[in-house]
Amino acid sequence: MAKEKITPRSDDFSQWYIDVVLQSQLADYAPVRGCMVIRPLGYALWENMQRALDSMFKETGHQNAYFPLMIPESFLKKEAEHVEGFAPECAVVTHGGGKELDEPLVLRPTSETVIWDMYRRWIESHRDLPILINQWANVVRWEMRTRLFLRTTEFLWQEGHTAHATEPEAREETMRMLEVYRTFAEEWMAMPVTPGRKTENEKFAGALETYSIEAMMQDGRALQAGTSHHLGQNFAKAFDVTFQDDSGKRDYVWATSWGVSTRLIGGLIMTHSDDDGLIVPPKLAPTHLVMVPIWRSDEQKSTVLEAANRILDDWKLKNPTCRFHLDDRDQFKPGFKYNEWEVKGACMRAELGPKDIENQQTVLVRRDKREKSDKMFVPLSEAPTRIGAELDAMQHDLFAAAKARQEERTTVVDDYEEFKTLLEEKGGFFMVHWDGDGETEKRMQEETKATIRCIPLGRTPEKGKCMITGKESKGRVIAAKAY
RNA sequence: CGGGGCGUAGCGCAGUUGGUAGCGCACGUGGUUUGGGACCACGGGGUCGCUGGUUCGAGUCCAGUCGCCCCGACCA
Repeated sequence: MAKEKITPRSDDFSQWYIDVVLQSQLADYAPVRGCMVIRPLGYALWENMQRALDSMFKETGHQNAYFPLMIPESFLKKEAEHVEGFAPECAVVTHGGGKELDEPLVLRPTSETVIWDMYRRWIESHRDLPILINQWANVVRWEMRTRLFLRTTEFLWQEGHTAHATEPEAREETMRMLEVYRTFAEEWMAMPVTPGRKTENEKFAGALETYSIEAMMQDGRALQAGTSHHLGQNFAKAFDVTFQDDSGKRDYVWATSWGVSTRLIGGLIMTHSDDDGLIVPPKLAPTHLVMVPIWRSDEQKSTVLEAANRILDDWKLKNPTCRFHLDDRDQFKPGFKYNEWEVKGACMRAELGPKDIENQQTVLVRRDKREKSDKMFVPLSEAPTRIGAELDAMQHDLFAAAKARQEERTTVVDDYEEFKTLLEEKGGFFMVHWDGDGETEKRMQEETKATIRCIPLGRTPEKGKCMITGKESKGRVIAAKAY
């Protein structure tokens, strides 16, 4: 009998989330304020995300580059809204080489400013445009409150920064990348999202317009999972980046920026995982199938391990994209291994013991099926195809389940009092009429703690009255409590 | 920055009215085990967050200080 189980608790969602992260060994608290250590399992997940996103960026014509970590403080001050938005959360380097610096260096909270300082030197003519660059980097934001993956002082992300000759081109790019994020979230992470435009209050500091994809976690709170900004000519003007068009006329360059971060890992956990630990969609899972061999005697051990290796070699040959692992550790019993791999989010488990070898079969178990009786006795000859099929099904099922939860917790509401009640009792997304006034939005936030997550793209126009002020509204927006 | 909580072995914790530190897990060795979190025996491991004070004596009492976690206001 085990005395202490490594199982997340279910009573409190925040505590459950922390337990899943720590116990699955995705990450750990670091001895640095608000920072975390991403452990190998967490990083493997991030690498899989990176790989998928990076190939999507390449397909849309982007290239990777790298810009410096430290930015002269004066750069940030060049764009008024930008400095106002980011100044409070900047970490600043004041000394170097044992001396006080003439000008402090800011640890980048985002890279628009250094990048646009460089773009000024790179852009002369319309022939230099567009510039489509992405960088994988770490950034630092000194937030008051931190939370593993969702908001750490330092985090990893990807930031795209593009320069265009015309406004429509920049707008098109903004929407294209938002769609890339939507595709990635839904098809890879199996996390349903709602793409939409941010309100003036919520938009990026220095942007003309901000778009985001909004996801819903299992506790009914919203998570901003990715953003794409139409920066207009704000940064070009601040950094004096102009080009000559084909008629010889000079104009400021149009810009976009877009990014997703390791926050996605937090979103992934809060979307799919359960009280037994991590659940990861197969397209991103570091381990697809772990084989747990079972033996009693030393004689059985050698027979079973020999068979396990042979069978896995066969499976690898027939499922070359599948990530297999053989857990042949001697010091743990099978039951312990089952639990451990469930906590760590391996998509499937194959049990192989003497009886199975005798019967030329294996026992397959899918991580996302909670029923303990969900054991599949599969003939070895059929196993490779079955594994592939189950992984495909799991990817599909996870999305369907998350989608169902999201729809079940999306409520159309017209009355403010009803909204307040349901917000507390049910949570989730609320489709509400809003008069478009920032003051009304602030009032709602103060009174209910909910914010307008986005104005959904392609919403059906619907005349209505603002839930709070009763003024005219052209359509519904999404309101929710957010992380 | 407000509210709450916690700092004692790698981790999780106990430690009574002050008397010189303990439990579980983990770890090491040996053995028995292995189809849902094994068991037995022996063993290693601590400047009790830090500083000062009270006292014959402080993990325990007092003052200060540092750090961390959770909940809010800000944010990817």
